[in-house]
Amino acid sequence: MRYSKLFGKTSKTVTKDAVAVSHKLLLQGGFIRMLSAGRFTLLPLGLKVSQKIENIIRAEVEKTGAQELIIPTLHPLDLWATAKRDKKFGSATMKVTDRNNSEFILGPTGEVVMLDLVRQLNITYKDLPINIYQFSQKFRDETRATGGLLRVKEFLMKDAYSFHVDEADLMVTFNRYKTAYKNIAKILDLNAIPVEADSGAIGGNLSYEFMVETEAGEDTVAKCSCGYIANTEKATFVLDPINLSENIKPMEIVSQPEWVLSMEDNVKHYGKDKKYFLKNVVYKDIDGTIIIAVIRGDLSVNKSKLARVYGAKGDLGPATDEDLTKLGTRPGWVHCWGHDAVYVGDLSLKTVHNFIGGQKEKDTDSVNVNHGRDFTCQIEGDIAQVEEGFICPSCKKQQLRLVKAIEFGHIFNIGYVYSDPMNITFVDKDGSLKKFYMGSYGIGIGRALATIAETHNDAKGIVWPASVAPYAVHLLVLDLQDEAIKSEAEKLYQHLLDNKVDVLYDDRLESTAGEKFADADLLGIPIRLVVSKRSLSAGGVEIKSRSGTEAKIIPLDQITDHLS
RNA sequence: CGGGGAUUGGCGCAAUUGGCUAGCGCGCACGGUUUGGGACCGUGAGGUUGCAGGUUCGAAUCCUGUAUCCCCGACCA
Repeated sequence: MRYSKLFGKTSKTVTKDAVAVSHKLLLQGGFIRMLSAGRFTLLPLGLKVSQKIENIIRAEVEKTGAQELIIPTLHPLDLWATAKRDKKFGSATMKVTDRNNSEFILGPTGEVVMLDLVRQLNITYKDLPINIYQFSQKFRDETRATGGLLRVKEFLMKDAYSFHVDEADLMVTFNRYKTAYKNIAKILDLNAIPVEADSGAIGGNLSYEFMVETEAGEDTVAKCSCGYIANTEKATFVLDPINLSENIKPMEIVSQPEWVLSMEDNVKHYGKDKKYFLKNVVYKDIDGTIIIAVIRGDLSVNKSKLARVYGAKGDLGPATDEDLTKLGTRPGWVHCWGHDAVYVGDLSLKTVHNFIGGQKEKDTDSVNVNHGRDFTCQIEGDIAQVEEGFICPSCKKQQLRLVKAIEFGHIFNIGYVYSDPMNITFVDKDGSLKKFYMGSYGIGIGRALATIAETHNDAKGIVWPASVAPYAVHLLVLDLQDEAIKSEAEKLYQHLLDNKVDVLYDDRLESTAGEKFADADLLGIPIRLVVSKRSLSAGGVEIKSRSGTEAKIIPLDQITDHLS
């Protein structure tokens, strides 16, 4: 490719809106352009990288036995309703209607349509397992797109789905994908660590996210030097008893000034640490159910963990003051018992005797409140947010560290989450109908691309791994006013093309040497060749790797030997 | 969706106690001098100041509304 003909230019300046390094560099290098928030054009250079990533993923995914196909982008809303997943994705789904006013959603993920497809093919146990995948554009109306390609509203995703007789059969495929994802990450030169995660809107009970540690990451994972690592949406920690040796005292209602509302107020009023207080946090499910999460005062509620323990039907939202009024209470006055709501208690309630709080009115409060005696919750489980320095649940000794990471891929053991409500079955050995046991596996291509750029760059630009670089070789020619040099460069370019070298040829007439070098560094192609007066008089062409500092001269007729 | 900020040629910015023909740099086009790390000189093109309405002799500047974008929090490949 001749640079002079390449559609898309580099630029020296970049919008101040670009904060992430990958966003800046991809814009500057002419890889991407933004159309609107979270919607990006891949320019020819960006598309080249994207396609290389796509082909790497395709090759590795095929090794799991998966077959590629493609389903439509628009999914009938009714079909999603049968899976009872239409509400799970909630406001992230984009809806469109056709001329008959039929409603469709722009596919945010493919489980429902894939399952419907499997139904049409009249599957029996002999056909299982089934392992199918596609590359397709996904639409998610994210509330906040950010970081350039790191989180967008429209993106190319490799999504794979597998169908099994049972969980044991799924695990075989699941583990193959785990291996495939590790291999993909390795080829892309990404240090992606499988991390236990929350399954979120996709559903299911076991899932692994492949996390790449970087400051630009939007996820936080808790890790321990013993090897334990988990998304904070899932991470647990050791809960030490606080004062269980203390005798349980009779509960009392005491008077308390009206201004004591928040945890800080309580600490100030009673002069005791936050951990001796009860904290109530009120949430609302999409069906309007009010959930009161009860937790030890020094801990916070993790919404994902709460949603899982409670079995939420959709996104949990914060309760409004209006909701509290309906319960007959107000902010700061919520009781640990007695309200018409579902109480979900954290395990930390069992670590303290004689809690302060639990009941609060205008000028009274309760003290010596004990879980089990004075109140219990309908549902109890681990809903606490892990914090930096908490003790690792695995080795039970060391402190957890919290680090930022990008979710590069995600594999889900989703079981019957979709096949159950949709009632989609196969004929088993004994002639009975059984529901499919499912898995699903996703990688966002654009995010992978941005993650590579985010982790492979220096002060001058991107340093692409050879596996995904838009071109293998960047050929620069200087001193173009000299016809002899020009013709040597043209000859070399043609020679490289003839030898099937994937080469970008900077043949620009007016550009200065500095400009060409700067652009080459910015674009980050692994090998740079320079043909110039200096190189020719030194006996050939100069070769330098993007990541190295040393350049050397190679005779022109030996160049292809150095490129293999 | 809550809180904060922004919107002026392709890009980065300036000009607001309301006042001249909206200015600068980059980039772009043309001519010339250059040619190993984003060179220089000259000439030139390019803007109904996000949009709609209002106040005023006069609006980029003030008021009202609205759209879009970014950042910080609650969500995901």
